[in-house]
Parts: sequence; C-alpha cells; structure tokens
Amino acid sequence: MANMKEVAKLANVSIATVSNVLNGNKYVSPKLKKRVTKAIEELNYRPSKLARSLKLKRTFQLGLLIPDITNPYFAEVARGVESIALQNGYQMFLCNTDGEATRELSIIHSFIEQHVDGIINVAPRLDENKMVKAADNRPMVILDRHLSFTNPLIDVIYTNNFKGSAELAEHFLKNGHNLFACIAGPKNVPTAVRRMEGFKKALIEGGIPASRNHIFYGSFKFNDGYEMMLKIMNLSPRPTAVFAGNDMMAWGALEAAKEANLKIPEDIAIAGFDNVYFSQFVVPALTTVHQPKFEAGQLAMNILLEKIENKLANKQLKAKKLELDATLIIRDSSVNKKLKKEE
Amino acid sequence: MANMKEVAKLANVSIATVSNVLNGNKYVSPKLKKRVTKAIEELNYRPSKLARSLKLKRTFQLGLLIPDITNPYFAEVARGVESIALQNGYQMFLCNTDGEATRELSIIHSFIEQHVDGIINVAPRLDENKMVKAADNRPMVILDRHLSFTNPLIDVIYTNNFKGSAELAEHFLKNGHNLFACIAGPKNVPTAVRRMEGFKKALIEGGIPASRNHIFYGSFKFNDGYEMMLKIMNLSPRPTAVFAGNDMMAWGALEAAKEANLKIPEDIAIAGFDNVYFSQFVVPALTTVHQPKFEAGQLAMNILLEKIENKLANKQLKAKKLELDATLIIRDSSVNKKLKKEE
DNA sequence: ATTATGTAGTTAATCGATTAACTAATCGTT
DNA sequence: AACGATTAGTTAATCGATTAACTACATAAT
Repeated sequence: MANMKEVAKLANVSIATVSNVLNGNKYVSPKLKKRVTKAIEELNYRPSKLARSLKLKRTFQLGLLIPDITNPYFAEVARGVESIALQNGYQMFLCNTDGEATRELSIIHSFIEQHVDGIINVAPRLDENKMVKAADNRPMVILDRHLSFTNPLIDVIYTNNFKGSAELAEHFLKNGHNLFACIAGPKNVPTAVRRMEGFKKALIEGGIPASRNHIFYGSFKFNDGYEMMLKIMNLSPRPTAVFAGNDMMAWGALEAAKEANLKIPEDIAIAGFDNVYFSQFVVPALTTVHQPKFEAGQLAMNILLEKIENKLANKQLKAKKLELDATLIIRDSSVNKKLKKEE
Repeated sequence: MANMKEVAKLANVSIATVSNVLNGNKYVSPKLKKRVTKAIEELNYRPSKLARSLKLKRTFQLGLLIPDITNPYFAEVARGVESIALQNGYQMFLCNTDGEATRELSIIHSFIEQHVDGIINVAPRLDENKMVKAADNRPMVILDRHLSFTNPLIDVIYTNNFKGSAELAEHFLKNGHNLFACIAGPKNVPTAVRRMEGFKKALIEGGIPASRNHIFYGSFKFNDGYEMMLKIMNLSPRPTAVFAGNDMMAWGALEAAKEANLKIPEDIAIAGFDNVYFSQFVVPALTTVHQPKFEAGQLAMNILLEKIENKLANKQLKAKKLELDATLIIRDSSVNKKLKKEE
C-alpha cells in the first residue's frame, strides 16, 4: 500500500505538505493542494492510522466488554455504544467475556496493549482492585454494576434495579397474590442481588413474610428459568406469582409452565426484568421491568468521550455515578386479559 | 505508560535484549532475563501493539461487518468468528451496516486504514467491483452471499439456500398442502432470492402451478412478517401453508395468525429459515431450515487465517467457494402434534 | 601462538505518520 | 532602500517497537 512518502514524491512536495492537505492544519496553496489530491487519488492512498496513532498517542478506538452478544439485552447496548462511537470517528473492539473474570482481565490487558482510548465494561465480574490496576489509568465506564469507585477515571452507570423490582412486587400484591417464587440471577452478581432485594423489601412492606417467597438461583440463561420453574411447580402449595431476574429466564419459566398445561396468568403469573425486544411477542406477552438499553449504551459512550477529552486536557473530575430509571411494563403474563377487558 | 526504553534502562540492558526476552527470538542469559522481567513487573510495562504492528506490518486485528448484531443469527456468527480469532491472538472490530451499501463501503475503508489483517463480510450488499477495490488487496471472506469472484484474495462461503427451501416445500407437499404464500426477503438480496427459487422450483416439480403460490416481500424483520401475514390472511381462498424467508419474519407471521385466532398448523402452517436459537421455543415451535451459524463464523475465520498466512508467504491460491448444507427441521408449526402422536 | 568459529549482547535503521523549528520568498512601512 | 512581519513550504526529530548488522569476548582447531 502506498504511503505518504510516495504521495509526496509523485506530487513533488514534502510529506509535511501532504499531511497538511489531509488534516488541514496549515494553509496550502490551491495549486499544491490539487497536485497532492491528484497523487492520492492516483495511488489509491489511505493514511495509516497505525502510524498516526503512534505519534498522536490516540487511537480513536474503544474496547467494549460484554458478557454475551447473543443476549439481546447486550446486543442493544452494543448498538447504542456503536452509534455514538461512529459519530465521533471511533472504532469499537468487541469482546465477550461469558461472565468469566479471568477472561475479562485478559481482554482488558489486550485492550491496553492495543492502546484503546477508553473502555466500556458492561456487567463486569472482575474484582474492583484488579480492574483498576488493569485499566492502567485509561478512562473506563462501567455499565450495569453498582460500585463504590474512588478512581476518578472510572465512571459507573447502573439501573435502579431495586426500585423496578419493588414496583413489580407491588403490582403482584395489588393483584392479590400472596405466595411467591423468585428465579434469581447469580448470588455474586450485584445487579441480580439488588433485584431480589427490591422485590423482597416490597413484599415485606406489603405484609408478606419471607417464608412465603421461595428463592431459586440461576445464571440468567433461558434454561435456568426452565429448570427452576420445574422445581417451583413442584412446591405445595404452589406459588401463584413468579419473578425471574431477567427476561431470558422468564421465557424459560413460561415455557415450562406451558408444557405443564398451566394457564398463565390464571394459574400462575410470571414476570421478568429487562424488557428485551421479543418479550412483547412471547405468548402470553411478558410483564417485565423496562430498562433503557440502546440509550444506556449511548450514554456510556458519551461519558467515555467526555472522560477521554478531560484526560487529554489534564482535567481531573470526580468519578460519576449515574442512575437510570427502570419502569414497570404490565402485560398479559401477570394480568388476566379477560378480567382486564371487563373492568 | 512505560515503554521499552525505560525497561531497558532500569534493567541496564539494551532495548534489543528486552525485545528478545519478550519474544524469545534470541537466547538471553538467565541473569539478564531475570533483570528484564523484574523491570517489566516493576513498571507494569505492557508492549505497545501499535508500534509493533507498524514495524511488523501485521496488526492481528480483523474487521467483522454484519448487518445487525441484534439479529440473533448474526450474533451467533459473530461469536463463532470471535472464538477462532481469540485462539489465534486476533482482536475483532465489529461494525453494523444495517444493510446499507454506503455504510458498508465506508466501514471497509476505515478497516483498511486501521490496517486490519483481514475482513469478514457477512451478507454484504455492496457492489462486487466496489468491494474488491475497497478491500485493496487485503484478504476478505464473504459469508452468506453467492458471488462469482475472480479475485483470489476473496473467498465466499454460503449456505445451500436453494436446497433447504426445496426440502421445506416438499415437506409441505407431503402434508397435503396445495395453496401457498411466501414472505420473501428483499428482491435485491441474492440469499433471499435463492430461498424463493428453491421453494418455487420444488412446488412446480410437485405439480403446483405458480398461480397457487402468492409472494409478498419484506426485509427480514419481525414486523414485515406480521404485516405480510395480515395480507395473506385476507386472501380468499386462504393459503394453508406459509414460508417466511427467515425466522424473524416467521415469528411475526405466527404472531399475526395467533391474534387472528387461527390455529397453527391446523388452519395455517408456517415455516421459517435460519433456525435461530429461540425458534424452538416460540409457540408453536417453528419448523425451519437450519443453517450453521456459530460454525459458519468459525469456518470463515479459519479460512481468513489461512488466507492471511498465504498472503504473507506470497502464495496465491485460487479463490474458494464453500457451500454449507442447510437441513430441514420439522416442528409443530407445520405438523399437527396430535396427528403425529397417533401415527 | 594464531586463526577460525561461535555466542551474547548492542547499535542503529526502520515502519509511516505528525509537527516544531527552520528557510526562503513576498509584502508593507518608514 | 532597508528592515521587520507575514506567509508557504521544507527539514528533521519523534512516537515505540523489531531486527539486520555489528562488536566483543570466549572457546576450539591448527
């Protein structure tokens, strides 16, 4: 591939002039400009971002860490990040961690070696201190985890999981339920824990003792929801309302209940969390807690850009903590359609 | 961030020795080796892949172009690509094109400027010649499009869409259907066209005239399937079997039929194409044509690696064309469960 | 003892950009 | 005319690695 030197030679100018034509940093006479652009065209020249980045100490690249892109929740977040990145001339490295801390760590190391300008880490599992050390002073935005950071280069964005789950519990209570089951996410994932806490708290406040809420644990996958639902249906007396820690598990629970010929929501009500795109289309349509996904990705990227600028300007601001609002979405899986119509 | 020079200074050796310790290219005495590793540790040094790539003319990066990562089909392909990339020390740039040729082109340009070692282009929409010019001699593997390439640096992998759709048509015929409708993908997408051709051919061979197969067009989205299904249900006489060009549109068709209180498959049979993960869970479970996704991604990456090696070794092989097999998956949306049990 | 061979490590050119510092030419002012 | 100010373009150092070519020294062969 042609380089700047060859372009300069063909146009009979210095490489500095070629650079100036490309970046518009200095005035170049129309005459030379024309010669240069013609040479560029002729050689099909494209500047090397590699060399440019080395000199500028900026790559215009970012690293995006997510647990699993086949999960529609994360896919939407990724698109949100990408949309803002592209607008600002950034390219995005994407890596899946499968929720494994060791993979997360090695990917961060790799990102640092690539000299990404910043990192967005979605639903991280890594220990706080290890993460800070690995980030090596590069700007990082964390999505979907509530952490107490002291490092000013690391911002945190999270959804109000507690409130969303509490609203859902209140909705169940309002519909007369008084025996519950939960399909929770992993015990060591703060997001999952917060969702359970919000749900439990609201039940207690509604006068339901903890003994009337059975909790099972999964790891956010469809099949976990399916398996745990089998256990829940074996309980006696059988709970009448089930809260799954995310939509994928709720889908699994729905499937198990349908196979057992239970009517939803008449025999058992089911709800999830996330409001993934297809949750409106499963049958019955899933009651769930909506959290912004595309918008959260956009926000994360915008904040990352801001941090990158601040770092270049040597401004050190305090670490940000942003809370996004989760809102209850009521659909057929928790409310009897016919009853609703009769209202 | 520390660089090699600083490490060399601290360890009191030359930078060449540091490089040799890191890459093991030359023998270094245990004594020096120890001093170097200690210095690296102390400075938390990480080599700059930027500088390395500039010198080596290899970045160990690849660009992945896909229409839309929120489509589970492409998400699985992406994971397949990533799995092989990681095993071989490659990082992956991911970009969504939304099926727009102009975006595709500008992303390829950007990849070239980044000096990616190779590109995987999934379901491209770009004109053949423009693509070849933009690729600028860099290895590229195309997935999901049947093209007649003369450029030895560009390989093509595609699924036998024709055969898969034909098998599906035969399945419908065997079940006694004789009035059909199709929800096809875009007319200008070869993959979509091939699927329709296979289906139509099999119908003709089964003695069904073209007039008994109504074709509607969408663009592979859930909502297109929904909208077209409304039109299909308005036909009189109403077709008894519907073939959607992909699973997402089949899901939409399913939804429209259910809302209209049609029984599936008794009143109307529906089938899709792709066999996306959740197609086994929709109700009724979707009959569809399976095509390898994760494996196709892996294959694409393996072939890309091979091309990269060949190019470095200055071996020019002929362009490859690989055909993957599509296989019919029969589920409840096309076969009456009760009848099946009675068999 | 002298020369050839091998080994361990260093020096310096290089990859392809950016840009500070410099030169040469033009212009305006007194 | 002489001086400084402005402008247009060039030269050369630099970013942080890799590696060919080189040096210095030890060992082996004659």
